[in-house]
Amino acid sequence: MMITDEAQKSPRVQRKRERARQRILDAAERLMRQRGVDAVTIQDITDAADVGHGTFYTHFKTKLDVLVPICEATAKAHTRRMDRLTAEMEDAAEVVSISTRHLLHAIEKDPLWTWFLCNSKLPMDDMRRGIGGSGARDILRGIEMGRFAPLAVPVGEPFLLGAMIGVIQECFTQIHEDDTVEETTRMVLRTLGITDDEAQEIAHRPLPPLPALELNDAPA
Amino acid sequence: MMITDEAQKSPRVQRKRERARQRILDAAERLMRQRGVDAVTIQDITDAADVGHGTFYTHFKTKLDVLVPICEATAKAHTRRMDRLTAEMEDAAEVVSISTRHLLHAIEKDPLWTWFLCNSKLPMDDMRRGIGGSGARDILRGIEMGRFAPLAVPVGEPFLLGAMIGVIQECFTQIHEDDTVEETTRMVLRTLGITDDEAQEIAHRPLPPLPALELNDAPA
DNA sequence: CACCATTTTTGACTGTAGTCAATTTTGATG
DNA sequence: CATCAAAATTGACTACAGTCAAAAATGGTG
Repeated sequence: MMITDEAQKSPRVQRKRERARQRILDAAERLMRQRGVDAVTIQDITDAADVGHGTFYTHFKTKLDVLVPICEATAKAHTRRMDRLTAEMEDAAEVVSISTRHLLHAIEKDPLWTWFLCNSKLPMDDMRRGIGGSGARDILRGIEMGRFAPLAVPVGEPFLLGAMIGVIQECFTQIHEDDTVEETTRMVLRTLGITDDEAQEIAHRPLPPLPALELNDAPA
Repeated sequence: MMITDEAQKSPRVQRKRERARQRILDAAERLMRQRGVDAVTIQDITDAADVGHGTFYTHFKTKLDVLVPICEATAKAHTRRMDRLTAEMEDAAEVVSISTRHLLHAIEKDPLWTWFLCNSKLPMDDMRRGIGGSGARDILRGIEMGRFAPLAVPVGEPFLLGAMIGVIQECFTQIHEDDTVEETTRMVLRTLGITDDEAQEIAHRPLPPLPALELNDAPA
């Protein structure tokens, strides 16, 4: 079977199907966090989710594909907390700095998230979903305000996304300097057209703590 | 068998082994360029190279691994030509700009090279080998000369490498704006601490043509 | 040359991803 | 409730990556 267009299908079938999908997602996340992604087979997942082997493929194309919604939920929850923290801030450079630093710290603390961003051979669009979406918005606002240098979005977005992933891949999978996150942030700000002196200063300001989780931060 | 330490082993055995390795490399490159990487199996390669299936694994760890030396040779040949072009140039920013632009154009024209940089789940070190090594040198020189802002190498290298790969992955695998290469170069220069106005100007100067291939540019 | 220790090659074997035709479930209709 | 067409589920099947014990090749030594 194909992965069906989840649009208007029928009332109950759809909900039952949705429950099975969720069981697969839960089983996959649990097993992958327990044993590591590579040690988990599709069979393991479908056994744990109590569905047939083939059913997996009616919901997801590949084993990696199942990580997209998992990491997307993680990213969304993180983004909501970040948005609460930066909502009142005026300076786009400060918003980008704080977002970048918290994002990198959060990714570093979550091995599954790190694994996804390092190993995924998925299309860029899935990567984007897996790293959270408010970065682009904050950057665009900064450009409109004249705080950042102009930037061709179709190039700038993959440039910065790729840069972050490069650092995560190289630095977060081995021992690394303590200031990796701040140095990365400094380079992001420079990429946006901030002078090095200012980028350096902004990236090293005290980092306000991430707001506590709220109920609706939970995965969708 | 393990992949043996290619160091001093014995005289003739080693040369014979080397010839087999080369046959595998040649067959792999030919088949992959013909049919695309995914459509080529290890069996195809070993059949074409006239060695046993298991022999492949005494030389290379995986199918992707075989692309490292292939792309490394391509990258090295390109780098030698670039070095000839930029040898006499004074301004580090101009060298980086011209190198970046020619490198991206060369990658875009070579589907196998592009594929490798987009799809490889290989360690960063192999990626570095596959994209050529003079970029880091030119950047360091520019920092020493005070032309570029300072940069933490363990962060800066994966940042810029990842950024390039991000652009290649997103832009070079679909239709894209004509100025993708120049916009990328502009962002690279900004990342190095050049102001946007200057980066913009440098990235859009007329691009001197790549020198012709010379004999010793050929793959090692 | 005959023998042997070491290195290299080899293809049968194993485990897993992904496919697909057959089966089951669903809910709409008479 | 019985029937049916459409949708969803399923696990047997195929093809490939990667392993490894056995076989072959090598070259040193008496």
